[in-house]
Amino acid sequence: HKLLSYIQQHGHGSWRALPSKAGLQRCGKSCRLRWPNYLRPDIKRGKFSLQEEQTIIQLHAFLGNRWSAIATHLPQRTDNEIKNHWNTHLKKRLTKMGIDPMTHKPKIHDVLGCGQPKVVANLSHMAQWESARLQAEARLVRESRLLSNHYQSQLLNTATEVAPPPRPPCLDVLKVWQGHAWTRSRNDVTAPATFNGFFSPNGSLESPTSILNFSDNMLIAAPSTNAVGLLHENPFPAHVNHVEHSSGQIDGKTSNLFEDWVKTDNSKEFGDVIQPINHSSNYVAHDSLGFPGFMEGSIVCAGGPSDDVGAFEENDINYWNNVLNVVDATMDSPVF
DNA sequence: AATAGAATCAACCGCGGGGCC
DNA sequence: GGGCCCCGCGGTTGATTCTAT
Repeated sequence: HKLLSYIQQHGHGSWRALPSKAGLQRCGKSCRLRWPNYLRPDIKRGKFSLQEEQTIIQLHAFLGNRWSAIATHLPQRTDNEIKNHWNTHLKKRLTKMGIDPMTHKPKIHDVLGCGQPKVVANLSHMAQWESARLQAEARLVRESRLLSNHYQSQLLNTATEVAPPPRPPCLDVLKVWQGHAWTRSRNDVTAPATFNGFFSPNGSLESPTSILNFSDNMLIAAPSTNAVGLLHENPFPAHVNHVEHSSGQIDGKTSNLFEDWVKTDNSKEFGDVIQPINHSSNYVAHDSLGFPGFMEGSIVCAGGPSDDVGAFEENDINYWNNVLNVVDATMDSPVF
């Protein structure tokens, strides 16, 4: 492919000038779109894992249709792919479960009193803040990616030793922002237990969707690796290990909505990702992004084994209660 | 086997933000 | 400050593939 080989050799440079340089008939905009969405070498194809879907749904609850921001946490997936998957799969599943995919509120929550306007407004308000911050982070990631690509092309072209790319600027500023935004809630002992999952085990102050809590050295340590790919390499390495393969049983301690899908009408669909379980392993995905427990509360607290419809609904309620609890707790933050 | 409808996904389009002059 | 250009994002479209009959 002309585009692929050209970008690998020269980098994309100016998208507008690329088609003529690469001898392509398409416009620059089309090339720009095709590269990150289809041709980029670190793109992961195929079905979404349970963890990936879970991440998408939870981030969507905070960010709405900010696909690029959501894609920041699924670095091997494109925003377009995530968007398509949401529209074709996840949206329908949530609807099928009686959950409004736009508000992420179970319809039954109105009955239970969890759908007050205040909560919705808070969710929206927080989403705006978080979205703005994530977009800023995404820009930094893009910058680091460009720097890394530039460095890679230099390696390819010169085959000589080149200084590693400089780290992205301004990370400290955002960290300070994060510190202000999250400190109070973190120290608030009255906050729901689920909220604790938003923070790293080592006590670092991280927002649930932050991508900035990686070691500063990581960018420098492996300059030949795409910075984003490095940062997000296998963010959820144990994403399927908690599912029992041979019997189809779910580990009762970690049952949740998504596993219910596996167990019910989606068992065939997810069959290829179900692998033998390691019962001693920790379910919670301590990913390299530093929000290891982001999904902890909503998953682990979602209830026990559920082989019947009633348990499913209970998990459903617990799941969304946890999401909303997290939001409410966050509203204690000075920022909000 | 043929067909219609549904599902999927790559690509397109328009808009808005940011940088530069 | 205003205009222009480039780029990225999100919504949408349409071609292709899959599934049910």
